[in-house]
Amino acid sequence: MTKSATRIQKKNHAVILAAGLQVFSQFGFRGSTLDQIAAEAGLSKPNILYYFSSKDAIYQALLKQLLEDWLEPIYNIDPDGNPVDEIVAYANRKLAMSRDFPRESRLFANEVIQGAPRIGDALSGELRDVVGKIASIIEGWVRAERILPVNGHHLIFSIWSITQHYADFEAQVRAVLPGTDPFDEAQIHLEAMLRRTLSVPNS
Amino acid sequence: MTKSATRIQKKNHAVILAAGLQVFSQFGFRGSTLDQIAAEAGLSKPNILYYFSSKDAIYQALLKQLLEDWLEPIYNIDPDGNPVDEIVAYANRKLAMSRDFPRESRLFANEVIQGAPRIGDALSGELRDVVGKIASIIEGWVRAERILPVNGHHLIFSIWSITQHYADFEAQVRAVLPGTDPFDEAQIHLEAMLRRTLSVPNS
DNA sequence: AAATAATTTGACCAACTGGTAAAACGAAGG
DNA sequence: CCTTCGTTTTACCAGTTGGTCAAATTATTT
Repeated sequence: MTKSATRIQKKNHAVILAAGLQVFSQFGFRGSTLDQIAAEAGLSKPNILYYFSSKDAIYQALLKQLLEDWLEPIYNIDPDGNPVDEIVAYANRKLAMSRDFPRESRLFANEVIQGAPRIGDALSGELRDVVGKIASIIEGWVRAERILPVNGHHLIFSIWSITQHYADFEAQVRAVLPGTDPFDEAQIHLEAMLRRTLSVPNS
Repeated sequence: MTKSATRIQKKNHAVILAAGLQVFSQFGFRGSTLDQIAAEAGLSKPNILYYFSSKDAIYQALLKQLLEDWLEPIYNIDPDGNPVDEIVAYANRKLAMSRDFPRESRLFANEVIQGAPRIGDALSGELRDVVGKIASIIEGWVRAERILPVNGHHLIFSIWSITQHYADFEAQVRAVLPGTDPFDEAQIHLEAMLRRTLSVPNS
């Protein structure tokens, strides 16, 4: 019997989440204020609390929506495809997400760095399961000698860390490489690194 | 004519910095409070402000001290050594720092993720110079065909991101790999990845 | 247009924030 | 013992924080 949301509700709901993403990704949960989010959203603070019951509720809604989008590219890994190409393609999708959704990446990074106090359950639940499954596929490829020996979990960590680095540490990357868009070079570098790490030499 | 610091001054100075590291690395600058730092240090808040003029001063002192330690291992790269071994050894030193000083890593990560508002100058100054120098060495090795073609800057980014990942995203790593110490496996994985990426096949 | 429901606002609050001032305390030398 | 200097505490402040509430405003229905 839930009433369908009004047009205004839908709009403001989205506006608030967008503002929350902008602010939370920059300052983390404790460093962000409702006033900042309200200003960013162009609404008054009490009006924001009319749509979300608390600051925490906004943050939780963002994290929940985020985790799904975040894990999605991993489902596109095809166990029956060419192993190296599948892994390279996954890395490229992940790198593109860092390019196109850096704030989402930073929101997640802020949360995890601070010990994942509000998302720890999801990490040791859904995330752990998904990673375990992909790691199994990778190590199946290793046993079949279709790629060189590699630790599945740590390979995934490597791909995540490298790709997310360009979003999370954007300030550092830009300071070191001023004036250039790093993503094209990063893609070339990462693909070369993965192919050399994984490809079985045609003996 | 600066009076040499008292024994008590030295001790409390260090105690406050240690407490600041603990708190700032967990909550970032804006998310941390002087009361938290005071509690962690076992001192009263005004007493803390007797040794540091402000919350900001504690943070700045930490960052300054940190950046030196952080860049130090990179100076040990020997341009005349074996290229692959030099890079692997550097990566191992960096990984050991993530294992032994995870809070320092997270403090730095928090600062950079939030746009490096208080350390941006150092990034585009000293950091950029050092990275440029090492990248030149790496690409010199490439030109001499002592390692396979690789982008120096992005190789360094890769090493940084992978090694720091185990400190910064410790909560995620532990959630995915519960009960195990990830660093031994990480070291093996990273070394294999680097050797395959860089070693010239003995044709 | 009147009635009703949804939305927005202004005024407000208690708790907390970084920081201050002055008094009290402590140790060391005279 | 007394003074002096370094240290610590108590009391306090103005500004900010997340959040509440009732009134005012706007949309929607009848």
